[in-house]
Amino acid sequence: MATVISVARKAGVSSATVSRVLNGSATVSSEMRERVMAAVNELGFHLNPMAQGLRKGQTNTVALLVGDIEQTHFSALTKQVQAALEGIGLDLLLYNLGHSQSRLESFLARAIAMRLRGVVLALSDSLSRSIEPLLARLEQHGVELVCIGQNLTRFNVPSIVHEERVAATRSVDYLLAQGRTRIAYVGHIKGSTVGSERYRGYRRALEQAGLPVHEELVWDVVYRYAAGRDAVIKALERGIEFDGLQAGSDELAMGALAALQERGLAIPSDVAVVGFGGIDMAAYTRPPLTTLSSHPEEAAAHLRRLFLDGRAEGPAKVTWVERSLIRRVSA
Amino acid sequence: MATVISVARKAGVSSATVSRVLNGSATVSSEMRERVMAAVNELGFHLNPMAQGLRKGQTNTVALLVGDIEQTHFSALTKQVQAALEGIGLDLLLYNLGHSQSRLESFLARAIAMRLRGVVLALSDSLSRSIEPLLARLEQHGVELVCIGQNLTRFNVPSIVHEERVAATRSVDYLLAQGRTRIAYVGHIKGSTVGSERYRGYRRALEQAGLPVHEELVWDVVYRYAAGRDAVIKALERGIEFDGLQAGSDELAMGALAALQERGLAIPSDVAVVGFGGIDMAAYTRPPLTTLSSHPEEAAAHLRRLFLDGRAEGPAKVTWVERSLIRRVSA
DNA sequence: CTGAAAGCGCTTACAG
DNA sequence: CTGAAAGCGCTTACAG
Repeated sequence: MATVISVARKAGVSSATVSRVLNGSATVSSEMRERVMAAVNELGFHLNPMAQGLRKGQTNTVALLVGDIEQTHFSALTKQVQAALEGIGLDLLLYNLGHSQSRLESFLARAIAMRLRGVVLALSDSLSRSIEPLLARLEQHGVELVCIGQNLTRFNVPSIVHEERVAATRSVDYLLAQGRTRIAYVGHIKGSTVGSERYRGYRRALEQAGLPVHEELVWDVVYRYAAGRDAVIKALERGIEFDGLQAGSDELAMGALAALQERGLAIPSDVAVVGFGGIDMAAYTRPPLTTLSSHPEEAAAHLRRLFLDGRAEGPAKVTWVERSLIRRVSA
Repeated sequence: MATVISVARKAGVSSATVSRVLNGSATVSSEMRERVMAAVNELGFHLNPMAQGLRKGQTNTVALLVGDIEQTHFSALTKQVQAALEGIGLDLLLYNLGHSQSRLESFLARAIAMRLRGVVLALSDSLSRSIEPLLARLEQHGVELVCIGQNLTRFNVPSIVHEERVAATRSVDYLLAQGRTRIAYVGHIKGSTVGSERYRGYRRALEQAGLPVHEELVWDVVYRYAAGRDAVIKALERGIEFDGLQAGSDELAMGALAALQERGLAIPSDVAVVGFGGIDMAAYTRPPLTTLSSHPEEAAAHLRRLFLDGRAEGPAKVTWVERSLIRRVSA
């Protein structure tokens, strides 16, 4: 295996010079540089990242701790994060947490010894106070922490989140602009930070339009396909009428869609439905679902900037991903 | 930051002894072991994997090169692979290749210097001969190579693949057992190794049942939702009759389903449809799609065994994942 | 069974 | 601008 020493020998220079050339140090004469590069190319040489990391006290590796990579939302995010980090020379270590706080903690405990460049949290679960000291230790040891998808600034972790409320307001505005007047909301409201933000956005749109919020049109349910179906069926059976439906997730929207169609209602002429999340699956319903896109590319771009600029000074900041597109997904 | 030296000092032993205890060497007295473990726990000590790797000449890291993590198939596989490797103490480095052969090559060139424990390829693209020398170099340098999803033994890479043909035969048998006699096949046949295997399985089932293969019932198309729709619409317009449909992918099956329903056919009474892949999305059609499960857990279990047993002697072997469940996906 | 010492492959003050 | 040398934190022959 080639080493800096073997490259140095071939180029007739010292290993220090090889290192300087390969690390782009300015203080190398062009003649040295050329000789070194010739040797590097001839040998197909690559620096050993472990030796480098040991010496520098830091790796070029970032760990991504993800809730469940099988969920579309997370796999899309993972893809963008990997690409963004690769673009600035960072490798990505992937851990699928599966909603286990103990696995999270045991990983964080190891992370310091691993001399990671950073740790990115992309979790849907709410975190207990008990990880605070672990996060603080990582911070102290120079591991850059970032959270995507929830605001963790209370743990002093810079966070990148969507402006859920603004997005929901715009989406309901879009339904209102179509002349819909009785717009229902189905989503997980109590017990979910993200969910209650979305619900507040819905309320705000109605209020701004001078419309009342009808309690019978607000259905607080869990984020599941079946819950969307059930909520709609129950409402129809109770004779509740509505001409628009804002769902807090695409799964809920798809369940609702199925229920409406089963009952012979036409989409979107009888009821217009908008989902939340922008999942591909939405393209496969008949008709294709309208949904709010999430923006993994933008989140990844923010992340890239955080790692480029190095550790932010002062207290952790929240970066909001603002743009929220309403789009008709089609296959 | 704690080191083996600091642990050794606290325990009143040499760093060699600390290392032996932490690596589970047998030749340590229980008294030494206890003293060391006490110090380790007190300090919350973890070995530095970079120093370890540099010294041992090998990391505990495996790279997974994946075609496109956003595809359900790959994200499910990634999840299982990560869990299986974590179970045997290996970390997972993730690279999303996005079907770029040049990115594959540049990664492989780096991989040797990284002293990776192994590289797992999970790609749908067919690979050109030009990577053969790169793969051979990795092999020589002790990087364990494994391919999941296609047979790469021609490049001397141990491979884990599904028995596509057997799966397709069983699936068509299942349709035949329901009394279906005119079973169509829609899939990507020419130009896809996996696809042509599936098609052959379909033919075999018909032949074994003493039924002819009608050419007008075989539709060679690309793997896209729209292609499934179009194939069915065209067949119906030409007056072609069929009571069963085996699709080469779930996307195709879902497109076909949509087309059949648009034309007023009842599923499954008029036409029974079976997909291929077992994607979750299948649960969201009305009615839920019947599909063949793929088995990422089994592939991951095979992978685990390969890394546990160390490099296989002799020429690369193919491991077949045989079991193929036909299941009704439901939400 | 245990320890002293060498060395894995780099980078970076330090000296010139 | 360049080189000699120390040292990052481990593991492992080697000696006892």
